[in-house]
Amino acid sequence: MAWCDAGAPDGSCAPDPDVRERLLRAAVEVFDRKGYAATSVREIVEHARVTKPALYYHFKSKEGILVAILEEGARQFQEAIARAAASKGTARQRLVALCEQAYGLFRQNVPVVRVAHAVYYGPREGLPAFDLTVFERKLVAAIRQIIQDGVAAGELQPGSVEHMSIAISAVIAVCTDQEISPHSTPVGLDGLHGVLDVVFEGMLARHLPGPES
Amino acid sequence: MAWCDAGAPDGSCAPDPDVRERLLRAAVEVFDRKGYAATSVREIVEHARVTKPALYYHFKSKEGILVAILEEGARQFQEAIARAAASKGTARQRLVALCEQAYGLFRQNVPVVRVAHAVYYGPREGLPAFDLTVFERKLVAAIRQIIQDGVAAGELQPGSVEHMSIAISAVIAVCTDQEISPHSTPVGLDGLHGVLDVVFEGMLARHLPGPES
DNA sequence: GTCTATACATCGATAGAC
DNA sequence: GTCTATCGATGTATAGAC
Repeated sequence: MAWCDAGAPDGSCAPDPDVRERLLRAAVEVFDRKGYAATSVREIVEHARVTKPALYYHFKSKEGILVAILEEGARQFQEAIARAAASKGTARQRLVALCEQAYGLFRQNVPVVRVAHAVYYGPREGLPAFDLTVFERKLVAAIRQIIQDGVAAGELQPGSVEHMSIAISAVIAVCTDQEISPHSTPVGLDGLHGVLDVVFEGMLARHLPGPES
Repeated sequence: MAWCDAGAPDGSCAPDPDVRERLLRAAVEVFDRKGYAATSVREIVEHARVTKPALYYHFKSKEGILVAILEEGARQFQEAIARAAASKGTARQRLVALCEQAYGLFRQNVPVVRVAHAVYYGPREGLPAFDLTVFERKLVAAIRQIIQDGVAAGELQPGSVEHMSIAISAVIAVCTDQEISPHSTPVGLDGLHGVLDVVFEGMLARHLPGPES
């Protein structure tokens, strides 16, 4: 009756290396859709077409599978940040590249990002045994480093490194938030570039010397 | 034995208009701390020093008390937005005032904002019967109106109304997020002003004609 | 309006066979 | 490694007295 009977002539279930992967995918899908606390282990295992003890074997608890999801997400995220931090060009080009990397990665992993977001801004009690601050810290550190380089090169305004860092991370955050919210319309890559242009060049009209003065 | 015995000579419990208010405060506190789904009705009523049927009398369910919290929050939020939208001055002054209003209101109601945030970005299934988009819609509409006025007056750059709107709401969002996150350090009013300065004036250094050219 | 007591479902996690 | 069967705790919500 179990799904694995089909491939086993003797009717036995050979160890399935796929079970862990299916459990992870199913957990992300259900955590994203219903929220971690509202998700029951029964839903996860049914969606993954395995039984309950299989989950408790591969991960030791319901929290264990959440931590595994966050760890994999953090790994990919840090790789993307490191790639972007090593880019070359002007500070503006490098910051745009960093934002593109982060935004692109988020768009390709919306369900995982939603789960991580819910945990990051979620309840202070019942938190998983996982350091959630890596995301924010690595990203802000990379942004600040590029900005400091740009200030040193005379490309960016001096004296506002901290405020500029916050402005750049604000752009990434607003694009991400709109992407993962079920209520908003996505900003898109063009929108990201447009908003970054605003932040780099400012909102105020330049009062060039003209005939109408 | 019940708390109300103290004020009732005959030992009876007079109808207590305070019960509803205590239930609301307690629910906000526990929803914020543990998350809506992970909160049990028992915890709320214990914290409010009432019994379970009292909650089901004043609100009809666990979801009912969440909706009541969100409705009260939306009411205060819309009042603050309307106040700021009616302000006078340059577009920059009015946008700064709007951001101050929103940020100030959030800072004074961090627990409620955290609950609303968790619901807004929370699971798509099991949503309360409440239109969460009012927050975003009213705020963005107010921002866009001020920006359009500023463009018409020649104060702001033409052609990027949408991107400028996103940039301003990004500043509000990043300040709010840092305020409600248990992991970040608050931006503060000075920080808000600094980031807004960056967005209005741009990050790029102005290359004024100088002796070193 | 507020209480005590409880119905009834579902939860996370495990025991023990294979 | 994966199964069936089940434990004990806890969940929301209500019935009925006062």
